[in-house]
Amino acid sequence: MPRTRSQAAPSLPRFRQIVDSISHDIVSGVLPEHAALPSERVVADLHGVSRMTARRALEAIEAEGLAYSEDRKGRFVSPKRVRYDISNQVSFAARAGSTGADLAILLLRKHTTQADAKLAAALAVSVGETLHEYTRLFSIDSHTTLIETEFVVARRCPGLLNYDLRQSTTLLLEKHYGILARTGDVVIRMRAILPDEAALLGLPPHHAGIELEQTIRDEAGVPFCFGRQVWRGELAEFSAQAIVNR
Amino acid sequence: MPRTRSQAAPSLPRFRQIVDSISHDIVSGVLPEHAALPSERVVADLHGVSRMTARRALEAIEAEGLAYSEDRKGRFVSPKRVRYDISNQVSFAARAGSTGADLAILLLRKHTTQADAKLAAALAVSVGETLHEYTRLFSIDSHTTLIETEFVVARRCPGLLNYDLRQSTTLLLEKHYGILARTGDVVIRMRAILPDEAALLGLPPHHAGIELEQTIRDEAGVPFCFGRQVWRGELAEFSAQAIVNR
DNA sequence: ATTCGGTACTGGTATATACCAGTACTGGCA
DNA sequence: TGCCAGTACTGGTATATACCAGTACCGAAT
Repeated sequence: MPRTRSQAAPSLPRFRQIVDSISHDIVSGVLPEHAALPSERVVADLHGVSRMTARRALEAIEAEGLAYSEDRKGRFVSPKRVRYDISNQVSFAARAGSTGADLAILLLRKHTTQADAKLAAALAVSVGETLHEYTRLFSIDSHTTLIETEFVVARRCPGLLNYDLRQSTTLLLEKHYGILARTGDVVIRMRAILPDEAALLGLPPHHAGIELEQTIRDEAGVPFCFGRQVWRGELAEFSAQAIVNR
Repeated sequence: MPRTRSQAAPSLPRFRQIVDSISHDIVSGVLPEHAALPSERVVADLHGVSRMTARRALEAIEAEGLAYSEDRKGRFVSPKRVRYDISNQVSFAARAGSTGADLAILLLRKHTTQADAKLAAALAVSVGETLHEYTRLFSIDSHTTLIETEFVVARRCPGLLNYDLRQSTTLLLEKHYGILARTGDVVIRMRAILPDEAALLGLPPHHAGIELEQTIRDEAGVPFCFGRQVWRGELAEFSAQAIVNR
């Protein structure tokens, strides 16, 4: 009988056992939100495995969304997920202020540009149409959570970029230009966080995240805004109300 | 000439360069859908790195959704994403048949059970209420794509489990019990694929995927079905029509 | 023709080691 | 007081190696 793995542990890999052990501490609350997980070297010593194996375990916990890492600082327990209601997209920034969630918006870039083929199609304008483009970084409870880039048809809101963009632009468009968001087409997909996005979100690259694209239309059904959000996938969930059209 | 990182590549990690190289072959179409990627050992030789480094690169490509792996068979180029319209949830199985997409449904489990607290809340019934439960595996174009478990209030559809469940149960409920799906509450989140789910989906464990939970209500707004789907995240995207209620 | 076993592949797990590059703190010097 | 160097941490990258466990295929024996 070679290599008796014996009775107790029939096969479960070592690193899996470590994952289970630490996961248990997280879900049971022994390790509260944002608490530091033991480091790779500590886990290795504690469980008598090599650092690479400890690392595999910690990476798995990360991949499962139970923890996040900060480069060369450590790994920490993920906070509860934020729920983003895509049926109520408009008021995301607006509502956050009222619900007491600590939302901070950082403006990364703003400029006017011209619609390429994809944007032109989404916004039902000609290629080359002038658009306002701005990219913002959203932090919830002082944790960077998503990057959003929006493209707005400039013709309908001249001077938009002169306003303070660290607020709900939907409200801005309503207040100053009388444009009311009425319907939206939303697409959600899982994809990898690109290196530059990862840097902004404070993540190691090659991690999976959520991409959310939305086209926002006014009361006449005319699209005026196309946005793309990249979320840290473990920090959010998305809810929608579906009405079956038969 | 020893290990010249030289001018061109100032710092970009080796495995990152390999990722870029292979990614390029995928997006440019040199490697078509479902084509086999070079194996870990081949990549290692080709790029003159150790197998572990080659592995890191291939895992990164996988994490980015460009490829999927099959245990001990190899890694393969991911096919185009399937779009799942959550506003049209009902007809998923029904529509697939008509759109020519090759959809296969495998029944994994079926039994009647009792509502726990969470299910009772979702379905607006008492704890202990009898429910029909069944789990099905969906394959699209002969690739396992999602696992779905649904809970249906048994009182409203006695004998449901006796029908062939390898079809749209929404249509089944409509035809035999007169229950019409009218609205649904949907939640989408990214989370890790659990080991047993991974086995069913033919994936290595600890990978991120998409969980979609939905409560389906009839014309009176009464919930009758709660479902949970676990998707291979790189194979799907989810679309919704949002109507802003102000 | 079918079965069975070998073999050459695949990825999965695991060790031990090394160095790099940031972070966070501490203690001393100006 | 304020800066700065040192140090002890953290994770990130990378090598070399070993063995395990499935898969796929081919060829020989039945």
